[in-house]
Amino acid sequence: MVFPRDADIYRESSPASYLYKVISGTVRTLKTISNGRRHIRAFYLPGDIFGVETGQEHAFSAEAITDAKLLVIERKAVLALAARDNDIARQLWSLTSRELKHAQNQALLLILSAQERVAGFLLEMADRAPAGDEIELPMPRQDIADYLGLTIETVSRMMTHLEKGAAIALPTSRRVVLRDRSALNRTTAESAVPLRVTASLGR
Amino acid sequence: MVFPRDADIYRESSPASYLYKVISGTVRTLKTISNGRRHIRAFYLPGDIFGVETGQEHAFSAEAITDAKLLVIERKAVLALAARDNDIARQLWSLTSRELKHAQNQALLLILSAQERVAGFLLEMADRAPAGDEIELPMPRQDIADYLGLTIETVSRMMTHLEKGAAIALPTSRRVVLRDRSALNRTTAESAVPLRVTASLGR
DNA sequence: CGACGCCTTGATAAATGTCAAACGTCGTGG
DNA sequence: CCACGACGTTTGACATTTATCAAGGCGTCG
Repeated sequence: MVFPRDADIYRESSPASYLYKVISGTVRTLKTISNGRRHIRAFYLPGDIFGVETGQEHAFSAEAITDAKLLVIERKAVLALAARDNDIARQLWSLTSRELKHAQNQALLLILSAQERVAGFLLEMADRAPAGDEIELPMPRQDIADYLGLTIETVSRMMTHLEKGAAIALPTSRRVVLRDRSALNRTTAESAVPLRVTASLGR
Repeated sequence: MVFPRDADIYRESSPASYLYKVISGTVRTLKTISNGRRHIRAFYLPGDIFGVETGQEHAFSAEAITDAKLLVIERKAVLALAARDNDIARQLWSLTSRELKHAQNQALLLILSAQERVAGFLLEMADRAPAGDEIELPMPRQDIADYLGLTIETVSRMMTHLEKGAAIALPTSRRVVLRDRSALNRTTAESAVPLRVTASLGR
């Protein structure tokens, strides 16, 4: 199935009838909070599977960030298969485990400082992207902000900040080159002091 | 097995050899970040099972918050059972699903304001506690702070604030009575404005 | 009674959000 | 082909929230 940019794939609390595999494009899953705030749970890139739920209903919505081609499988059929085939069952379990790992990692990011969150996000995207140190961000800043629990302005400032600190380069706003992974890792793990110093010296 | 207050049950990146069920007491699972910061992932109360991992090693540590009596089961034995018995396998999957739901909920809490996080935490604890509207918090403020990604002072202030807004009562620092669940829910979902107004009028 | 641990409160600093404006890029129409 | 407009992004000034540092209160256990 093909979804155009910004199209709904499914909505929060609709019945979870299908599993989806991304063939091309990017998908976001999210929850909408009362005041129009959004919480983005995850981004799915080509090869990723999403739509695995803990209950009968979707706990969040899914939307296409770019035009996306998806492989759609009936959930019921997969569950029926799993009931007979242990191996399928184990694969389903492993999908849930992957989601769990991701959710735990997101929670970990969310207790860090703004700069640490952005650095962590870039490292995460780099690990998933094909090329080594150059990544193409398929999502707008607003999506990154809602994923990290920050505002779009703060995300933008931290990007600039990391660039000034020589940890990354930004050929365009959507393209990021990791220039110094250890600096990013340091940023993620420790306090922001080291990069700060570099940045202010560079001014 | 019995663990005294503050004892280690297992450490981060040790082999995950056992599953644990809480008989009595409370357990916390956590990760230590570089600067001595802690990230608490979850609290386990009597009846809860923990130690289910996504890999071969524990991704975080477990510690007894109070003296705790635990039922310990060899992981290998359970996995062997699961390989033959579909029902056991499904129960393991469902444990992972529960962890997933919890991690997603924690991530959701972490993007909210300090007051919303504390209100959400109290509602979560109330749902899990036996009695209806009165809860006994088994953990110190520091643990709540590390769970919510806040400082101990901010947690304390928000408690006081909720008390002044008549959403809760605090007979002692560890005992919380939910006086107005809808106010807490409103706090969690919407902006903090309504309670603010009440609180400042009450001064 | 005194000491200790935990919690609360206050004053101030730092980080992040908000509001506003400018910038750049890209696609469209003249 | 160039100009314009729309959109996403960056930057700046300022407001608000939360952290930090410091002190005081409270309860518990010796």
